[in-house]
Amino acid sequence: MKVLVEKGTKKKRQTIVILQVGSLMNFVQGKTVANQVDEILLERIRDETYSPGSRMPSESELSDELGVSRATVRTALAKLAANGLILRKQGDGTYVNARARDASAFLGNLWDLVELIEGNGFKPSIRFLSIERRPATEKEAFALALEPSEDLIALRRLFYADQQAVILADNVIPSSLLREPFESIDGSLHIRDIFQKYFHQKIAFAITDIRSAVIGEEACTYLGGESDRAILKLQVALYGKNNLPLALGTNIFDDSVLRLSLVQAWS
Amino acid sequence: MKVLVEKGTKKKRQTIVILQVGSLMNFVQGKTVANQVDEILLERIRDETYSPGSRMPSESELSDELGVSRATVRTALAKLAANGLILRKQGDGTYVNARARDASAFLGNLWDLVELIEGNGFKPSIRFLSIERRPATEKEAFALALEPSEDLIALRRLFYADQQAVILADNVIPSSLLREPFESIDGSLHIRDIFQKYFHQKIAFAITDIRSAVIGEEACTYLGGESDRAILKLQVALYGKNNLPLALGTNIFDDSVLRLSLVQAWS
DNA sequence: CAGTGGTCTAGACCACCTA
DNA sequence: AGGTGGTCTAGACCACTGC
Repeated sequence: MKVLVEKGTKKKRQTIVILQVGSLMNFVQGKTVANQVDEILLERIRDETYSPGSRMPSESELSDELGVSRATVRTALAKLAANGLILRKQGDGTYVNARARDASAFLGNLWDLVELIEGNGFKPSIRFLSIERRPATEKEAFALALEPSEDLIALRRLFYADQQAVILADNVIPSSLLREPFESIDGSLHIRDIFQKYFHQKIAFAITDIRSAVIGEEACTYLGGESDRAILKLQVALYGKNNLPLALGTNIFDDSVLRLSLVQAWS
Repeated sequence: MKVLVEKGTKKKRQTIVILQVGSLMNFVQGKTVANQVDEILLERIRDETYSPGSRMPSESELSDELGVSRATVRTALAKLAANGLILRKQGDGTYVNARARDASAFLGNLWDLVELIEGNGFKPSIRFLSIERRPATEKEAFALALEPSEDLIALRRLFYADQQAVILADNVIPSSLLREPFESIDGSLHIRDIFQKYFHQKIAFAITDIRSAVIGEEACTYLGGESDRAILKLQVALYGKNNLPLALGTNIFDDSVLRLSLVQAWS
């Protein structure tokens, strides 16, 4: 019935940018137009096409140049602003935040240890320490909405920043969720991929508790250093789309090496 | 030239809701339509009009009922989803997240101690301990982009959750930003109001470093408890719209009383 | 007063789920 | 097949800023 939006008659298409027309891009790239715009702008900020502290082109200019609607430009800009990378001033303009680099972690990605390590400028790697099946403790059963002493898969892993051990991560997952042979599990994968591959589940949201603690002897054998020093303990609960508890995690985080820093911005 | 959008002919206006027409509401309420929708939905979730775990009305139904466009409904829903209060499933529907209450802090509000205490279900109050002027240390001068040993205003305050002392907060602000008499400063106000009232500045963004530490003797005299226990240290830098550093803060956070928990959700 | 970001509308098409 | 959320467009009006 309805025809696809007519495009291609823009004047100023002055960049290398290639955006697909209409909603076709969902097929071609698997990326939304807004995300493509976001990436383009992010790159321009990083390579200082838009230099730190300077004023960026206006929304209308960007929408003309990139051949997308202003609304689309705005969703991309909103994401950048939420992460503190740009500052927007009504009646004035949009400015590149020169302090963007000061932050290691963006809004609430506390559960994604790989991203956290990357955000600190290190190369992350994961060492798979152990995996076992054991009955759930009472607390675990409650938090995971299981019957008492139902079977769990307990995974222990060590995260490295470059060559240095920085996070000791313990995870427990209900055995009942497993969809592939127990023996096939590769514990050195990203937690998101582990859930995808062996449990056929997607992580929908996470609740992270941040606590301080003394490191203790056991964790110290992995992370080194003084056995009475204070560390951060990130206690994570992961949930699936259907609100099903997927896993619990306890991450011992050595904040003498890694910074945990967050940006918050307001509109 | 153009006429205000015609409204008022909706059929299903079945609720108590009163929304202003067009953009007039900006004058009347100081709230955007999207925020009003957000508040309405939030209230319905809290009072269990939409009960935990149940499916909410579709976007179209809400937009019909409330008399706003679907886009507006979507921005409100997006905010709720980002805070983990609802779960959205394409091709299915929007569900109330029964685990919403498990979180005390929402995305990155780490700098707002009053909100943090409220999020834990306590009544917050602020006790003003001391205020003084002193030259900046080298580190402080650097972080605040000042000349070495320029004058600072140093503020020390103690935050209570109900009757219990939970956070010791030290803040330093460049004296040069002060716009009102030094003597008039009321240190028991919310930090946002202090900036508004005495410095004529608005906080645009914050960068928070989360570290663990041993509490030490001094803080212990305020917060009580064992003097060798681990606590959280939130180091905050506040910036204004023009990217000007406004203040530094060091918040000693007793996590044996207060939880610091964050929700993260994905679309 | 012109230009910028902020908000809202109305309508279109898509991908996905459930039945 | 029908409905739901996900994305995008085009156009309008507002509030604020700086000249």
